[in-house]
Amino acid sequence: MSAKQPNPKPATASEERELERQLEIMRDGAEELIGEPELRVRLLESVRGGDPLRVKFGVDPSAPDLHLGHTVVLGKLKRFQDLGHIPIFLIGDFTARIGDPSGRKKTRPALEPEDVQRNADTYLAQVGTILDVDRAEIRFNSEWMDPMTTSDFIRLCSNYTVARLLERDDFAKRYAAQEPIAVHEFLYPFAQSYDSVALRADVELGGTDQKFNLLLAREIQRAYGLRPQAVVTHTLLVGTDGSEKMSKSLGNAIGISEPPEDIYGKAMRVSDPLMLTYFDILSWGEWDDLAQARSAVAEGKGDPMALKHELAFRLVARCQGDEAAKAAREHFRSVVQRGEVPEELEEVSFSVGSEGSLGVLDILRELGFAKSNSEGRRLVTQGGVQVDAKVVGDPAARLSPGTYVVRAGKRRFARAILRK
RNA sequence: GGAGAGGUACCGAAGCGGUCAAACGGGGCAGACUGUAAAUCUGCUGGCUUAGCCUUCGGAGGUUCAAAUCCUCCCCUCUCCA
Repeated sequence: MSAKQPNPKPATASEERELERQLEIMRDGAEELIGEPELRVRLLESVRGGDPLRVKFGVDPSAPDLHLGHTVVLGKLKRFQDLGHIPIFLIGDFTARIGDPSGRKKTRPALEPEDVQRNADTYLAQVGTILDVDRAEIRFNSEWMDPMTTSDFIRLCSNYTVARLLERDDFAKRYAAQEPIAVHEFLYPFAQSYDSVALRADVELGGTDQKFNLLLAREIQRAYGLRPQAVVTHTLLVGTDGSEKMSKSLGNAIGISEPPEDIYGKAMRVSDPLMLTYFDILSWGEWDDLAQARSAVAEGKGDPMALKHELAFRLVARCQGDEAAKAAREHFRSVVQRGEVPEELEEVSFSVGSEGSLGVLDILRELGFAKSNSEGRRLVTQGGVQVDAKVVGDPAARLSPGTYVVRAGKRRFARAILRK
């Protein structure tokens, strides 16, 4: 395949309309669309009955639980799929073993192959809730990276310079801050770029933190005589803390497989400004009916809580269906807003043993409400523990056989059944 | 290969022979206030059978009545020179 383009016939008016329609959707919610001229040429071919676009989205299977942050780009991939293009869901099993430094302040640990495989399986199961996996191309990059020889790889790396690598934002920052950068981290972008060569990607989607890698892929594709892919970057979703990017390891993520009440509750707990951001990034062009409510809240009018409820509801519904969303909403209203005890509680049975009673600290620990007795003691002393709606102030308190509703903090509940 | 700086609790960072379970900030947890929002305020934040005891300051040894603090070796990181 040559990088040279045949001189295409100009687009007719209807082709032009279709082109614009598709480009509009591709740009929607995106931070940047790079390589639009090439994309137009390629898209026109597709509109005229040629092959659909090959749209790549690569994930690192190091964190197996998908959260809303992942769904931003995944949602875009779905929209490409809806336009009739081919979504390529690339699982970076090879690259995961390298460890992507993107957006990281620290070197990322490499994973064991078994972990990678297990994570990939979990991943795919979750992706299915958003994307029609049966009509998508699912690939693993070990397919072409494993057979690659060292000299192949060195040749690949010869297409770029150290100075330009160091310009990359996260490397530059770490270098300036005198923090370590391991050599293998430099290799990651090359491996990722080669994926685009192997897959003959026409478009690659990613977060803004991926911009460097995505752009490098264009250069590498050219070096291998291919047309450079277009690049569509998306703003990273900020985590529930409102400052760091959403990430499971930072504990600020809303996972799409979490219990519906948790997704709903976490969504309700974000700040109002953050809610608006979530709304914009996660609407995928589907929530136009709420546009008015959204702008009212943005102007300080309107009802922020009502909008937040709506957002929470739709997020749960998107991941887990309407029934789950309804239940989650009811749960939130009753437990959180009215302070009622949840209808369904986790039940844990205990045996009181020879003493005929059990200490609260032991119960808290067993329920997972406290990691240690000291932590439990703190919780109790600070008035954070209730048994049957009564505050337990004494860490030495003991419960005799019976059934109790144990509450820790505002929203952790369990039913403890003490037996002789 | 040479010279210098450094590795402290979840993170950042002070401490540099006893008064150190280790200042301060962030994060986390709990409480108050709320819309379980945010913001704010208060308290807690190694473990245990908790007025006491046990284990922590890169690792292993050593000096000392006493070490995060001093010595030796090792491991790791950064900078400059080659």
